[in-house]
Amino acid sequence: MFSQTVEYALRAIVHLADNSPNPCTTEQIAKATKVPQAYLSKVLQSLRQSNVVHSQRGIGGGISLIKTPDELNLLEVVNAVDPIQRIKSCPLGLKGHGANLCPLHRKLDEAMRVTEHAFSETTLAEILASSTSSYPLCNEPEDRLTILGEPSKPPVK
Amino acid sequence: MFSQTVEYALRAIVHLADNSPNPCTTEQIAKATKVPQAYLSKVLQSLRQSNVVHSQRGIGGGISLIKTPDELNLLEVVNAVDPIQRIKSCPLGLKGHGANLCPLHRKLDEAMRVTEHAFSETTLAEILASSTSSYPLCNEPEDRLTILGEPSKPPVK
DNA sequence: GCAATAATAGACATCAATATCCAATTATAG
DNA sequence: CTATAATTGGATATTGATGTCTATTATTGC
Repeated sequence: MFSQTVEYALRAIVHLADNSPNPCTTEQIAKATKVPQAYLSKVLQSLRQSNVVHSQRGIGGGISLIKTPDELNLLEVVNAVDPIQRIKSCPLGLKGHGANLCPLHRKLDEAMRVTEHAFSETTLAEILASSTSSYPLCNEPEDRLTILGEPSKPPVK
Repeated sequence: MFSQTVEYALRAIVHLADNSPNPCTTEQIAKATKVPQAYLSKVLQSLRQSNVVHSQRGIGGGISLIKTPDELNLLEVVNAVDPIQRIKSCPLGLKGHGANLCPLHRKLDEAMRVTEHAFSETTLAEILASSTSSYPLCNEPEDRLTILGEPSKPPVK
């Protein structure tokens, strides 16, 4: 129901939120989220063009969130890469309908409206704070520390 | 959020439900629903293979619903052509997660669950009976009679 | 049996999503 | 100023969704 691109974008944003406000390199995000790096860079470009993330070139650079995790919701991320297209007028182009949707398209649009609303009400902070036995993107709590600390590759400066 | 194929399948089924229990030819459905006829025939094949519709070749044949409109729900139609894929295990393949989804994927799956439920609770009869100013697939009430009666092409037999 | 009707099957075409690769550009550290 | 780190942009490949075309098969009426 959601595109691969949406899945990738959300994974990347979760990782960024987890490290917020520090930047992460595309390579690091790709590894942590298991997304093809070259494709991820395209997805991140979309997120940058939509002002969801900020990018900084050169040593010590990378991608970082523009908002804080508690100000950023899932809908902003989804709409940046693969917007939820609400049905605004009759898809058959029937003049008699116009903005007045028939029962079928009202049902379809309603499903999208509900999804849109659920996403808009969920912040990244909530995702990170959810108490569950699984931590986002990480296998074990130890993994999380490993990724966060990056012990095998200490941060420059 | 939903594929073109789902849209086409639902349009066709609404038209069939409207004429139920009489059969409709692919050509007639294509015209009434504004779906490319050759592609529609593929979509209808999927619906037949999933036992949503019955097909009959030859003169007087066509496509007809297997269930009555009040026994058929939207989910059966959607799943026949483009199944809603619920997230059953961690998309990253993290062993520590397994069937225990992380907060991100639980949110995504929850959105799909809600959509799935809404569709499973809506029958075709309800779609046809919904009181709204727009009738499904038709421009005006007159159009509906035109399509139903097919005055320009009286039914064989 | 023959002709007309209508679905079926398969091959083929087109387009957008997904994915990869590489050169160019920008920024930083020293 | 130079080497390095990192994003950016463009070209290209691959795949699946969408769409078209033609021949075949099944059914009915004559």
